[in-house]
Amino acid sequence: MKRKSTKTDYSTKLITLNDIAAKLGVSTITVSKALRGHPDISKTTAELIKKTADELGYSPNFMARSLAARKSNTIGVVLPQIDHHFFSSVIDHIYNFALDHQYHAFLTVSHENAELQKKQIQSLLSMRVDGIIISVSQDTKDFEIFETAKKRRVPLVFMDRIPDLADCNTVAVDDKGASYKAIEHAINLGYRRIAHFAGHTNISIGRERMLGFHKAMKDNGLNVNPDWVIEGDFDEKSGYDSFMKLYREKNLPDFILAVTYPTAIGIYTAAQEVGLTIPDDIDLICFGNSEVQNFLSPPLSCVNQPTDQLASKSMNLLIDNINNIDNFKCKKIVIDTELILRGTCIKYNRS
Amino acid sequence: MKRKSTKTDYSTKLITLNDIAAKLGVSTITVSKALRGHPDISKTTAELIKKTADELGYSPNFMARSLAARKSNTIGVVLPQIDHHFFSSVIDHIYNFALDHQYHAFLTVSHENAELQKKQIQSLLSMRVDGIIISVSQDTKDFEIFETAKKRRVPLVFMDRIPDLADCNTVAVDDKGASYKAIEHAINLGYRRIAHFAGHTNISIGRERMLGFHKAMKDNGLNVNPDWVIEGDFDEKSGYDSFMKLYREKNLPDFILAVTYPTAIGIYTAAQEVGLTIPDDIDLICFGNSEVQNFLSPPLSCVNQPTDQLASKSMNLLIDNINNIDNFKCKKIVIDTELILRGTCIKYNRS
DNA sequence: TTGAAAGCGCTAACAG
DNA sequence: CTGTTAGCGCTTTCAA
Repeated sequence: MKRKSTKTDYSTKLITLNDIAAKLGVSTITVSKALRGHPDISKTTAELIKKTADELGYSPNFMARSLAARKSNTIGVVLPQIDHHFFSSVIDHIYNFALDHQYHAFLTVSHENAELQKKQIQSLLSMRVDGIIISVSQDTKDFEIFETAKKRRVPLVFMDRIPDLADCNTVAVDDKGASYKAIEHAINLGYRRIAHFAGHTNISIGRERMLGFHKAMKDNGLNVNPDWVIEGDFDEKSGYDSFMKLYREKNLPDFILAVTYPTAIGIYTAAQEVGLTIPDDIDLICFGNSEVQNFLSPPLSCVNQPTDQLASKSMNLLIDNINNIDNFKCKKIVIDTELILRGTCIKYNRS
Repeated sequence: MKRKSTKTDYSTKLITLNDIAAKLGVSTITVSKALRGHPDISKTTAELIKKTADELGYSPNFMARSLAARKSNTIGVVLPQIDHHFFSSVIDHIYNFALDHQYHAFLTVSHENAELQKKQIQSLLSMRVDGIIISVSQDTKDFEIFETAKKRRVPLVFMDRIPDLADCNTVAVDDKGASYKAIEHAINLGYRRIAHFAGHTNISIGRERMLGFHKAMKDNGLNVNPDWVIEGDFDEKSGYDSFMKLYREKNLPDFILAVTYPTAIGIYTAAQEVGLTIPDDIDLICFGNSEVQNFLSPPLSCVNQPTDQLASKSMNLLIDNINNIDNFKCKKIVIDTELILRGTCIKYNRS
């Protein structure tokens, strides 16, 4: 009586559990359990049911399943950009990880816009994602939405770009240490006149990289020339402009630590334009690894940020938190980096 | 009697339409309608309901909504890669478009693996996406899953990489014409010894680009040297290897049409390695535009593939099909391309 | 081992 | 303008 019993048209109709159940003369629940491999059901029945489901072209309704189970097995990912090697590589690894762990991942791109980011998080909450991995947009100032998620018992993991927020899960590269390592390496090669083309220091990575730079200089008894520390965006133009500024002022350093790979590209271009050779006239290293660096001339050395680890550790942490939602203690995971040396930052250019 | 009437705990509980309705002493439907801006509801009631919903921190349950409405307002996107400028740029535009049109977009990356691609499409069907945009993986041979989607009344749009399938929606760049245009330009500059470092011709873009190359040569009375037409992957290594092969054979052409931007990068690297100068010793142009090309030396000219148009036209077509599911006539949309000339392919290198 | 009852949160269709 | 009825397709108790 309750079940709709119009005649069944298998041609275009979507097959449901009921259809299978009806055809086999068993109950919906039996089918549901069989298809999910629930131990309740006998081998033979289960086999039969699976076979029939296949034949009928059954495809479980994710919406209905999530609604009933009160779990979507979906995580949300919020990134500031996607058309950028670092982030596209991270999301790639997240997808892979999710696939291996029967999760879906729903990606959202905030375009460095906190307003949009907020809407997207709301959207993800509406979709009842089980948790969220987020790399915050540059201009994030209001943390309320993060609190909201927490209140709704949707765990968050902040990845790479971390807001100043107590009591949250974070996974990030040891940016400060990496900066330190790179500068120390340069100093060991013999460089003294060292610059840092930095990013904005109001976001964690910019700040940390800056701190590591200063510490390495200080620890090695070198003074920082303030003209040589230039804050900018994280892009090509910024690297180009900073270089040109110093060139015009006839105040070029011997070595530059570039805050990102695009910044370094900008430096390459500028150097080429004014007829200076890398690494002989001016040497550099940057943050962030990408295939293309091998094909620059000379191949660009860098501080590797292992995107695979960022992805997998974030996912593990998040899933861990999802599965222990009640008394979970936040974790801060720091990932070690290493230098990848290619054609720059391998010898002293004044020897 | 039907409604659960345990006492309400607003602290962590997720607010539902019922909670709002109960609090206000109206029915669930009234709230539902009010929140969706349905014209049925009076201004005053609607205002009150919206206000209350806000106060309670109501967030609509997307799953329940989709289930009941039998429409998810979500489209699926299947791409072969994401860590690649072309695709990340396309998806970026798709996200933007979706946002502007109250759609969600669910991205899936097949990693050029047809098996995985099939699973992902099944997954998307399970999620009851309203339609799918797909750029097929290189090794796609079995089209059955596409038929399945169609049978389930989930419209498909094939973008950029098109399978040999009758009666389907497609959106693609005019690859053949673009090839033709590029070669013709080179010929007009004065080049005669022209090579094509091609991709696999079993996928549409590889094939079309190859066809355009041959046609342009023929139309201009030039013979194609078979040694100079090399099929390979679409990546750096392929460009590098092809170049080196010809170099070793002392059989280098004057001009190369590279099937992708990474292929061109491989050529740059190889040329540099053997001490040949671009564009003076050997000149080239490639398919695909990317910011980085401005920063190569010399800046690399290309055939632009407008990712924004690919995205928006695909979305428009798909949404159009979704809204007219019953008697929709498939469309084939071709997007015109133009050359972006920078530091290569702008003068004859033997003059 | 199987199934009946109940409901996840929401909406379409109709009635008042 | 508002509400009633009836589900969307599935799963979790709990009873048989």
